Amino acid sequence: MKSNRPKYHQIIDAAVRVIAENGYHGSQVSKIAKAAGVADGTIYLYFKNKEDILVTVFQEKMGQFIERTIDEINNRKTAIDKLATLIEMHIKQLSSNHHLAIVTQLELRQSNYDLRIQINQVLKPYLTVIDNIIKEGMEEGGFREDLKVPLVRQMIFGTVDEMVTNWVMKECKYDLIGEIPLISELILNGICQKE
Amino acid sequence: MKSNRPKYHQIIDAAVRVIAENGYHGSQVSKIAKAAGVADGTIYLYFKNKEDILVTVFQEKMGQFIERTIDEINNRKTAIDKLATLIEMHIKQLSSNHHLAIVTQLELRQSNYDLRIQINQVLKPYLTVIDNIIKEGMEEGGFREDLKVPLVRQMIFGTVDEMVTNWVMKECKYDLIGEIPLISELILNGICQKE
Amino acid sequence: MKSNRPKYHQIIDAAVRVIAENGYHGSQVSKIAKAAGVADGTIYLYFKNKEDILVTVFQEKMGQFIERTIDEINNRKTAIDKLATLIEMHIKQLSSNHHLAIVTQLELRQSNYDLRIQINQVLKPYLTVIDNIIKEGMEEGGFREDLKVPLVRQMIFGTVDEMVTNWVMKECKYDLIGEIPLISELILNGICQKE
Amino acid sequence: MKSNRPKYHQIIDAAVRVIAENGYHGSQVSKIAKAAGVADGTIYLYFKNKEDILVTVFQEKMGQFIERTIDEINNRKTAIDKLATLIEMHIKQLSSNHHLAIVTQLELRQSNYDLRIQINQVLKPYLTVIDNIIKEGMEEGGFREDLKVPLVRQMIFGTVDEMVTNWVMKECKYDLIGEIPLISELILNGICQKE
DNA sequence: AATGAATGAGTTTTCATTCAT
DNA sequence: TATGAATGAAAACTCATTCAT
Repeated sequence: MKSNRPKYHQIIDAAVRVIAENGYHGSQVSKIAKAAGVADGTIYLYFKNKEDILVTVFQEKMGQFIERTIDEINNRKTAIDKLATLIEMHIKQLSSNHHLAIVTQLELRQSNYDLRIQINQVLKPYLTVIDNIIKEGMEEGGFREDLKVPLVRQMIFGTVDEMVTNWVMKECKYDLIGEIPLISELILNGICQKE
Repeated sequence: MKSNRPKYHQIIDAAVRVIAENGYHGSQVSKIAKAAGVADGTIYLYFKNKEDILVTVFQEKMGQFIERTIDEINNRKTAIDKLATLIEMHIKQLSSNHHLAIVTQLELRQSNYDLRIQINQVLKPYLTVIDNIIKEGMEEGGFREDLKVPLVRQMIFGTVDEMVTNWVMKECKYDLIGEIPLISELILNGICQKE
Repeated sequence: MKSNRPKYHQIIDAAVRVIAENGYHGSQVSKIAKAAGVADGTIYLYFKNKEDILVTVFQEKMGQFIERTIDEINNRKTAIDKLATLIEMHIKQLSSNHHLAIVTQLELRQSNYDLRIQINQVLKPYLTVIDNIIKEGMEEGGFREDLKVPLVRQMIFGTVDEMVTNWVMKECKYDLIGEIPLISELILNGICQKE
Repeated sequence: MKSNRPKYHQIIDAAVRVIAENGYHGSQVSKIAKAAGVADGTIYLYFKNKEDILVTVFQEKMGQFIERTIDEINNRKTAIDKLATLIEMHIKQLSSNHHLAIVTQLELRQSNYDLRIQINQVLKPYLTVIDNIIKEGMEEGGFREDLKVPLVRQMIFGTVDEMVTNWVMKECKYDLIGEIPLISELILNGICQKE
């Protein structure tokens, strides 16, 4: 299996670094190969083509991202706690890895339509996690009962995503982690039962 | 002034059409020229380069977009009404022009970093409009007093933008306009004073 | 129409020269472009791709070849005269243009299957000319009446083609034109009525 | 001696199969290795390089081809019989092995100039056999006395070769063996004494 | 102002060959 | 002997931009 061999991860990590530093269009395959310390042709032993590198980068990194988020969420009892945890994890994980944040928020979105479709596939499980929290919250009674799940999910994801993107475009110059409580509160306010 | 000559708008409108139909990477200058009924070289009498066409497309179209939004907002009294109107206008204007929606939500985002920066410049006045509504709402007392303006603005814009993008990626197959009241309510819930 | 513009023929003639001198695989598009005195990209204004250059070279040159042959044949009365003229024209035309002979006898045959099919299409009218002479000869009574046309045509073409190829592979060092009478006689002997 | 080891013939036979099925340019070394059931690197223990495989294929197969032809010819008395036998053997041997026919008539000719030169070396003994039959025939009196040996040999080889090539290009769809008597007669007519 | 033919820089990908195991 | 992962050179083609008319 290819993903067990060390060069596989060498290449993926090099790709994240190179794309973050040079932008999507400035990241020639030869540049990634050099950064990974392999020959140009070696790339093609592990990846079908250049686009495949990008999809795989997203799959691998997003996979870990989602896994860690789920692990953390499972330790929480209420939907409110879970949602707050998801928001916190989302922001913390991207805050702690500037390169990855640049790639996911800016560079990967410059890809063509087909690649975007594939990226959305990878994202789907994450969106499902959000959906489930919303449903749970409505059942528990912590959230309002009249929520339309897809709309709320789009609000949650759209808000957090926009905030991370803004932060990246401002060159990560301010502290995003400190704003997590405010962001959580803002989102939760819109969907929690008013007592 | 260039924008008075007829070919200027011919080219811009052709660009929107061509990009919506062929995607960002399938929109060669020669294709836009052909669609506009002018020679390739003529493009360069009106625009500095290809990027300039794209920025201008966004400026012109977004300019109208913002203008119409402001006009409509000025007829409203309270910040709550104004914000609801902004959300409504945002969705209605993009809902009624699929080509433009495809270009703004999908294709233009595939551009390089520099173009994205310029696009953000164009968006700034719109974001300022949102900021002002928020401030007004806090002063009036309609909104909570402890809001952090940039955060709230990012929530509002992020939510609406995400919803339009989702709609476009689902090929505009469902009715987004019908969801405006729910979206407004969701957003306003998070920021209004609880009585 | 592309074939009226001067660069079209510049490129075709350069291609013949370059291929004859460097061989099929040594003839990069950039080399042909340089020899033609045009930019690499210009090639693609006139030809769909590299293979298209080769097919066109063959079409243009073979077209003239066949035309001249037919013109000359039309001045002869009997099938025997016509066939002798065809053999003479075939050898004379290739003998007088070493570059073209190298390309048709050696280099063009190194092409892939698809190109070979196309080349055969171009050759078809020539083979038909031969077929018609054979039929005429049988009707006139100059040739034996029991000839199988395709077989005889393959003998004629195979013999002449092999002789030109041998001559090219020996680097055109001996006089092929001087052997025309012997070649003609050899071929005619096999197919003429014995008195 | 390399040719005693089993993998040597495995590789050669695999090469014929792979080239016949995939064409000259579709026959990568790795594909031949796989078909032969050996590792890529193993190929280079038996052959200097890719070209060497091809030359060897031709040498081995043509060697057998010529050997069998000579064996058969030795059983004939007159030059006329010998020539008829050679023509018959040539066509029968290629007719009975489509893969080999495809390789010798089509694919191997797509090779570069150097390989073609080497292939001609391999063919030389065969051409000498033809030459000797012609000389014998002239001495015996069966053939005309004024024949120019190289010319006649080129006619014989050119004719038969062209016929086999035509048959292969028509995908071996008609019966070539049935035409052997006609072909022989056609050729012999041109060179035999007229009584 | 308008044209459109010409330019040429720039990049992904393939595949014969090597060599450490 | 045999392996097969790794190498890296090499080339067709696109398309934004120019400039002579």
